[in-house]
Amino acid sequence: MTKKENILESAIKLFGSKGFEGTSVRDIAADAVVNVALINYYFVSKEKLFESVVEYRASVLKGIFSELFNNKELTAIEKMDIIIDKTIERKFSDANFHHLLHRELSLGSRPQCREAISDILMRNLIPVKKIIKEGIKEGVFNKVDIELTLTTVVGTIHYLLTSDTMCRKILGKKEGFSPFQNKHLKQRLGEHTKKLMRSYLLKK
Amino acid sequence: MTKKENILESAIKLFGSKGFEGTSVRDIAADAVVNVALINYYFVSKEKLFESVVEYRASVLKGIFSELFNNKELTAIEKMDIIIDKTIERKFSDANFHHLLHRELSLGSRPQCREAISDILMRNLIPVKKIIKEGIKEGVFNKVDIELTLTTVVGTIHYLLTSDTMCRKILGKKEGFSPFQNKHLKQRLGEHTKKLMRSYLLKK
DNA sequence: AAAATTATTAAACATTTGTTTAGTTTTAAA
DNA sequence: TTTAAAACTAAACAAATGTTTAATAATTTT
Repeated sequence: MTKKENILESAIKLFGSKGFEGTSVRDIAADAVVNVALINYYFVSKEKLFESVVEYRASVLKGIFSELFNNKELTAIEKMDIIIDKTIERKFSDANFHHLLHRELSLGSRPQCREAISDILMRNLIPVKKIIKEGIKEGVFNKVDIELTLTTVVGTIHYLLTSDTMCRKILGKKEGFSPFQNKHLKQRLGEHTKKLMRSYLLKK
Repeated sequence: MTKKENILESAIKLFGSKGFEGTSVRDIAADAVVNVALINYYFVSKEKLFESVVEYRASVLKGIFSELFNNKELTAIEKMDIIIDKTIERKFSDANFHHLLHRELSLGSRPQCREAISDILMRNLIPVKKIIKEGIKEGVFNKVDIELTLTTVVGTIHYLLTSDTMCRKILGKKEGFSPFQNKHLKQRLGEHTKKLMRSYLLKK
């Protein structure tokens, strides 16, 4: 890893856990084991570093569902299952970055950054929207509120993983329970969400 | 309103929209039109002010569902309807404060504050949990995953209202659309969530 | 090998930060 | 009306902030 990449990784880690304003460039420099001035040398400013961080990681999140939409061998509900599994997988493996995105989204500052982030998140929601719409058109899905149904899917997954503390309290677990490392929770969340969607989308 | 209350109101407003670290005590003093030193005079420190803010508003959020649980005249699903309506009502009328709570929850800093916040949020979730559990015991609800079902309810509502920008994008609305002022959206969200819960909870 | 470009650094910069001090004004009690 | 407490203030404090400078080291190009 180059020093530039070290800075980006440390920035994700710290912005994710302490927030943008809660993280100083010196914190990042210390974590990445580089000189403070190097951050401005490579990224111009703290704010531009943040944008670079989002861009850097956003490419990984890019279009994992777009190919799914064109797949003709899977039924609509099977596609939903895959979407749910992948969404959960992504949240569990990259929780810090998702916290960062949603926290920034809920802030009134840096509007152009909010715009960029919501675009990134929407890239994954648009194919889901299309899949539900297609399911309805084909007659296999009920005529649900499409936009709010996808909100339910991603909202359920997101809310449970807002924080370790909250997750533990919701589930009634002890201090030692670590949601993000817990495979059983991942499966439980998947089962719930899939069952919920089958019950709501599929005609009886 | 006393100056002390002015400070609290300005603090909620600014902490809510710009975050804890993103708001300076001078910002708050300016907004409340008081001298900066008065904040430390009344609240000792910025951090204690934050705790006071949470405490101050938390009392309003207190136990609106606890009496509902003991109500014998309503069916389980009617109780769910009320919970959904009240949850939506609360989020719409006090979005800023909810942003503040959830943002702080997703941060790694101030663990004792996270603990307090998750306790506040749980106060409203525990009766919901009990209501679902009772519905199952009575045989009118399916044997669902109780904890994750309540996560779905609150997660759906919460996710849609993460930010104006994101909400507009999800719903495919134009720039002028203001989610938090929109009565129609409130009703639409209520209808969706209630239908979803009926479909998932009630036996066919 | 010399020159030129890129990477890296320590130190200093001006602001902004939360907080304190020491004093003044206002209010309430005696 | 004097006294004591509470409310309020301007100014100063040290520490931390993001950023720049000016110099040096390393690498690449010629």
